[in-house]
Amino acid sequence: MGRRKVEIKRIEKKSSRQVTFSKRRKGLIEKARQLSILCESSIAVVAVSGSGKLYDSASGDNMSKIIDRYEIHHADELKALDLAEKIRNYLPHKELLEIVQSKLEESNVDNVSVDSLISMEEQLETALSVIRAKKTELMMEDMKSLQEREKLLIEENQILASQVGKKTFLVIEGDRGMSWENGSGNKVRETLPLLK
Amino acid sequence: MGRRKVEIKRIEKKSSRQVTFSKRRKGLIEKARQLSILCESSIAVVAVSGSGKLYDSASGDNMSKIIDRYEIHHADELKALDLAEKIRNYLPHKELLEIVQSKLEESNVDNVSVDSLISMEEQLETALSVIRAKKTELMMEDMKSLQEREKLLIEENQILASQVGKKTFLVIEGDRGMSWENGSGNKVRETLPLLK
DNA sequence: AACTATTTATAAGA
DNA sequence: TTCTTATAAATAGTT
Repeated sequence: MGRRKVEIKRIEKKSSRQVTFSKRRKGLIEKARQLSILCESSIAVVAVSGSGKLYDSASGDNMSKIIDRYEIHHADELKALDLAEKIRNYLPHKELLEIVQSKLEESNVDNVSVDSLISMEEQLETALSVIRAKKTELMMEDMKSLQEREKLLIEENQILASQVGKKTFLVIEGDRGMSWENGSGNKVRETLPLLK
Repeated sequence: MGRRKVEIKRIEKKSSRQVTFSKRRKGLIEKARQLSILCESSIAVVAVSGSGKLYDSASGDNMSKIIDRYEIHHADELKALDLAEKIRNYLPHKELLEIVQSKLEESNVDNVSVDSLISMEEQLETALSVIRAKKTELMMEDMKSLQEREKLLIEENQILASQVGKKTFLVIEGDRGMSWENGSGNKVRETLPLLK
């Protein structure tokens, strides 16, 4: 019902697709409204655009009641996804950020503007930076501790070796392996498990 | 669009009402199907007739997913299933962070002017991730190497000490400092520079 | 966001 | 119900 007949297949041009979605969605919802009035029935329409925006209409009854009716009718088919899965798949960024913020600080926010979203983003960035910095700090501390202990051990080892009066060398191969070579020319290698 | 124009009000004659319900319901569902294909969108239609019969159609996705999407979008309006509240109360931080991460990774924005910025951001994120992963990997390698060398040094130290026939103890204080205590009771502490 | 030539949906009748 | 067909309504392409 237009200047030309259209094939029912995906409209390739994005702008045309958006215009058609808007026009036909409006038409669909109007048809649903008329049907509910003409035939005293309840009609629910839920449309999700390609870009994820949600449009809905409920005529003759409220959406919840119509959906309840559907779910009761299909009770046996309801293999519900778990909560986290639902959130991962469907929850918009905006709502997720609201939740994250309320988790981070126990104060609730009711009106979300772009500014508050920006500040939320900054908070998340900061939190992440803090966590990463902390992780690095702890690893650096561990390394420093290990290096100190190594240096002391080497020093003590040298003292002891001189006391024993026997030549003993620590041979470090690259950064990883190492071997001990004693005066008699015997060489011993070990692979040791990672501590802790 | 028939022989006569009809007013949009309840059709009094029951048989006509039933016929119209059947015809228009079919038309509505066909329109939904076309819309979903033309505009690659998901459309759910649920119709409950005056006599309580249920008819439904889902185009572009399962009914359950479309309804879930509706429910999550209207989570704050729902009394029975206040999803946002459940998330706030019950979802662990760890799981929430995983979801945030998976949200950051997804990118299906169709706004062209922002596209280049988004891809730039993604590239930077990726580069950063690679660098951080590499940093952590290198630190872990260094630590492993240090731990191996420490273990060997301790072993050698014990051997040398027994050869010297003198009691020597390595005293580790917490995770950081350490001191050597020799037979004469002298104690030595050092702060060493960070290697590399 | 309007316009309008056409296509499509459907009301009434069979 | 289903088919037919005159007519109303929706909408594709255009501005």
